[in-house]
Amino acid sequence: MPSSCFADRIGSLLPLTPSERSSLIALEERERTLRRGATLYRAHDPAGELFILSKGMMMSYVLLDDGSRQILRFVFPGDIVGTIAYAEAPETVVALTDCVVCPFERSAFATLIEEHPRIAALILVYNQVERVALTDRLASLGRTSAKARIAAMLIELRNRRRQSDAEVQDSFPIGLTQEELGDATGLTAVHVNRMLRQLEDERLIERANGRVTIIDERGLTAAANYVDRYARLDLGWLPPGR
Amino acid sequence: MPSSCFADRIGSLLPLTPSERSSLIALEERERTLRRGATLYRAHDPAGELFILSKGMMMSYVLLDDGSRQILRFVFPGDIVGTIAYAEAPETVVALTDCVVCPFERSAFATLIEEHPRIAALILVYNQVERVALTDRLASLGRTSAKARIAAMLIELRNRRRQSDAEVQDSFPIGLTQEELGDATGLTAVHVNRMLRQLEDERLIERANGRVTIIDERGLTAAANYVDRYARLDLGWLPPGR
DNA sequence: CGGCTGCTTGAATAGAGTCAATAAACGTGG
DNA sequence: CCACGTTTATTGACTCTATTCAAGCAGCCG
Repeated sequence: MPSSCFADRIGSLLPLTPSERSSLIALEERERTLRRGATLYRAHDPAGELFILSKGMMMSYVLLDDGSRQILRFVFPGDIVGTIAYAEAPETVVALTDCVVCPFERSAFATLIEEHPRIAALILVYNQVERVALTDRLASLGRTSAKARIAAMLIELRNRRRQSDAEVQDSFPIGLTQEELGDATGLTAVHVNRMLRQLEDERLIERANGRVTIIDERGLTAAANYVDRYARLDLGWLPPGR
Repeated sequence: MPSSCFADRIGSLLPLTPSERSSLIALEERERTLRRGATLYRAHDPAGELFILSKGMMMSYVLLDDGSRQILRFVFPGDIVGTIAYAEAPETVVALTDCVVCPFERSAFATLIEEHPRIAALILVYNQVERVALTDRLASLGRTSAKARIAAMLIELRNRRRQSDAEVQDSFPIGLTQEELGDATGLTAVHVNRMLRQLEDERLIERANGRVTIIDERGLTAAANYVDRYARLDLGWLPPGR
């Protein structure tokens, strides 16, 4: 029975028409596996295919002239990555775990938009959700303390993980080095370590062999200035499905 | 002769069909004027209309619990603002100068997507361009010095202004207080002042009665780690126009 | 077992923030 | 057009958060 991560994601919001569903399943016909650490594409590579992540976890980042890295986004199953606007990729995407991605052509994307305007609108909705997540991180980097940034990142990672795996509760494998956490939050690895220790000393989290357990969710949320943006979507305005 | 800021923006990339053009012009039928400082909508307001900015300059921001502000985006003519994904606005939008905006209903947006898939695709392209601009700012806040952030912001403001007004060359009215520059770059107003002075002392810029003049573009760009993202779009994959 | 890579902690440093005081520019009403 | 009050810009002195540098430790994999 063929399935589609992306359809599952969208379908959880809205019943899809059979035609919509089959078009989405068709996008994920092909599969490619990636080893942990493998690069999906690099900044300045010519733009080619788009990808839906179907299994695993990836990240995108940019490198600055001085060699420092800013992690832009963590990618979870059902997310789309790829370059639609530019001739060259603006960022690098690598697998953080072994992954399965489904590549498809931009022309297939064009066809999807033509034939299924409601899906086009849903993609716009998801773009806004992701844009808001980015602006939350911008506010985090621009205006909050190191401790708050780490707390926010932990909550975000837990929430995103839970979306694709309902098993995840308060304990989850962090899956990132402290250096990666630093490159995502604009801190040094050393300072990330100190902040994790501080959150642990304050009994907001516990850590053991690569897993983090949130033991005081309310306290961690308060420390993080966190707002959950995945709640309260409004899809009433969408065009009808075809 | 009716016109459309948004059509002008898109039309500069691609010849539009008469039908596309008239649909876009219809979106901008109504106009609303805003005084400098006026609020278009506030965070947590129920989502209502969308807006195309037709004249002036606006900004969007969020306020954190401690009262600090992060400016997320500066809005220029032809840009769209509004909430399509959420039941409540995630940010506040205010006019930085006297403005004219064209409000339209989300249902009109839905109709546009249905009838003009190529415009839907172009909006997705613009979303990615804006997303990349946001990630560049994320990298700026996360991984560059105060001086680099201010330099990058000056170049960005000049470039965006030039898009809507080809007259703008190296000299432009900054149109923001130093506090606003700070809230956009994650710095304090005091430190913004020092960085502007430093850029001036290094003969990269000049300042006089509210205007900034870039006198060493190459030097400023180097100081900023700046990448121009509005170059090299690739629109070959779009569906045909209707 | 040995060699990585990642984690942990301390001490010294630097970059940005805070506080405070003054000056300049702007707007508004008379 | 001027006077006055308010906002914005400027600068210095001091503080503090996060970085840098350095060293030791732990865990993992061949």
